[in-house]
Amino acid sequence: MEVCTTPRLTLSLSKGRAERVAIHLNLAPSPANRRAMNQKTAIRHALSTKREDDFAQWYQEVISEAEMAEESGVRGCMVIKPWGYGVWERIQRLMDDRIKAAGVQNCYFPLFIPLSYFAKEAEHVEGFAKEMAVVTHHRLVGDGKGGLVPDPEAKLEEPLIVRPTSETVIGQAMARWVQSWRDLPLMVNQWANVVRWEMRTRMFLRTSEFLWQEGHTAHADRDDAMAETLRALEMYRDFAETELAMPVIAGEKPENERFPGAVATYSIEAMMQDGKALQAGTSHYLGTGFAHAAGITFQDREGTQQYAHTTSWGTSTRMIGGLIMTHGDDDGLRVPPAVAPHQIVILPMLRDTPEDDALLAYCEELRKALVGQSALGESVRVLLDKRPGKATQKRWAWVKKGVPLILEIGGRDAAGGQVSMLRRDKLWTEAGKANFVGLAKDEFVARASAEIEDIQVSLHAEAKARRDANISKASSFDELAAFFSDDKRYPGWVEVEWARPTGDELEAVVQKLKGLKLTMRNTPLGAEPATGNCIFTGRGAVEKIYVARSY
RNA sequence: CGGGGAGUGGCGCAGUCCGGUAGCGCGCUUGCUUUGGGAGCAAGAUGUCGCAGGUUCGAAUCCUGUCUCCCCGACCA
Repeated sequence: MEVCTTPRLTLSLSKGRAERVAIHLNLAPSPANRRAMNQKTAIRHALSTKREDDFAQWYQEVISEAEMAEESGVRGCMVIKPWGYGVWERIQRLMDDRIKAAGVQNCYFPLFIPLSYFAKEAEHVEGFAKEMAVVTHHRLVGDGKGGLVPDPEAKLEEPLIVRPTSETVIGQAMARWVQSWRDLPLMVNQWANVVRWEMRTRMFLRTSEFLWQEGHTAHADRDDAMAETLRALEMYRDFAETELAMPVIAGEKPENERFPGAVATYSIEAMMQDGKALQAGTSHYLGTGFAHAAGITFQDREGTQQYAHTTSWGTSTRMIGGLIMTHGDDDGLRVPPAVAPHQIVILPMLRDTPEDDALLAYCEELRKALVGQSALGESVRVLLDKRPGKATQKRWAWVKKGVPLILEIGGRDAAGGQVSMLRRDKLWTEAGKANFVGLAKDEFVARASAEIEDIQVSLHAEAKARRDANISKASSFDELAAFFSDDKRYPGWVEVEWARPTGDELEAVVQKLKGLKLTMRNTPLGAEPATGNCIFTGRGAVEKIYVARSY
């Protein structure tokens, strides 16, 4: 058995100067280090950083260790690795089904948008101008020093911007496609990449380039457009809760947080395990502003020319960041079964002997039986991991990736018709050992579906209980300030009532909150009416609003 | 954009002050042993030291220039 060692410690004393003493701690998360670091807790966690010690570092470690994504060498851009992309593909498929079920059709618009298109909606321009990637040339030429530079001869007449969002270019198309009230509503969606040159990036949460879906619709009147805006919001809310097992609050963003050019912006807000809020999806009612800019007009039943009312709504790879910070634990990621590329991984305990054949045959039989089962409305997704290597090594890799169920099958299991099951959400026994449960094979096959569905429900319940426990109320600004000045590890959110001030008065509120590093998240839909006074202005409050630190 | 840090095998780093055979840990390969639960021992392989100039007999190390990335902050549908 392994004898625990102390973390490697290199003491480097400079040769010439006594005052210069440097201590280098090698903190590479080697197994030996992990064992040593985790010794005092009895449980030997799979990650070297715990959530409570350094949440930001923990987040980065999960992404790396779960092989979700890695740095690409290009500022703020990431390579999404197969496991991370597999989660995205699940999200895409499930979301796409919902989008189509609502009567929205998929299409695709170009990556490049002429600058002149963009310039037409003033507020929109102002909102995005500072974070735009611009294409100005179409050819490179040698610089005479072995390098390449844009060819001055090949300068574009009109610069192209790389889309940060597609309202403008889709608006141009809508103007062509909409002539009559009979053409409305027009509802399209695209799955695409977009680029926003953000100053500060974080994997999945805010990358320069990200993947998303953007829905764009045009309607004959405000009521119809608003209904679509709220339908999309509800679609996102239900998706987050059901598929991502991530509890969210759906509501309207305050005026200062609106999408550039929107009349009203709605969001779903999720609470991360460090208490911060994450905006996980947005839906905008755009009024007729974009219709005016692009000329989206139609003749109504009376023959009068009208401007269409448009909406847009989107969710992105940011949801994966939310998934990690909602369900991850000190052993890595836990992927909700609905979006897990594999729901069950079978690990044969191969020994590189002739008996392996019988073991693999047993595992293959088990795999087929499981694929024949149905969970969460689909065929169960099972991987038989036949790669050479020890099952124990592969087990921890899958634990960190967060596959919901792991089955380790040895020769004795095969001979006795048994399986050893490890649930990712119940990883440890009280004694700090891997919590394997032995079952007859047939019994496991029969209850596999129930286990998968139970994990989905359990993850949601756990996240919801944590969120609800971390929402507080404050009836004055001082109370609010006191709540966040208390140096709590999990500050959570605070629900307050306000009078919905606008203009300079709102700006004053925003600045006041900024001093506490706080933001207003949204005013929840369907909430009980306000009963007290606005904590900012002292006037009678009109609604509730959540205040939180945010990503 | 402000502040800090870093570019050296696949990954994490030392070496730079004071120029002189490119090193360590993990991982990887091979062999032996071990193995119903995150193995041990041994032997190996893997480097244009970010890039471009310069100084020098000799540059990872000194000088000049340059590029890039990361972290914190400001900013952020």
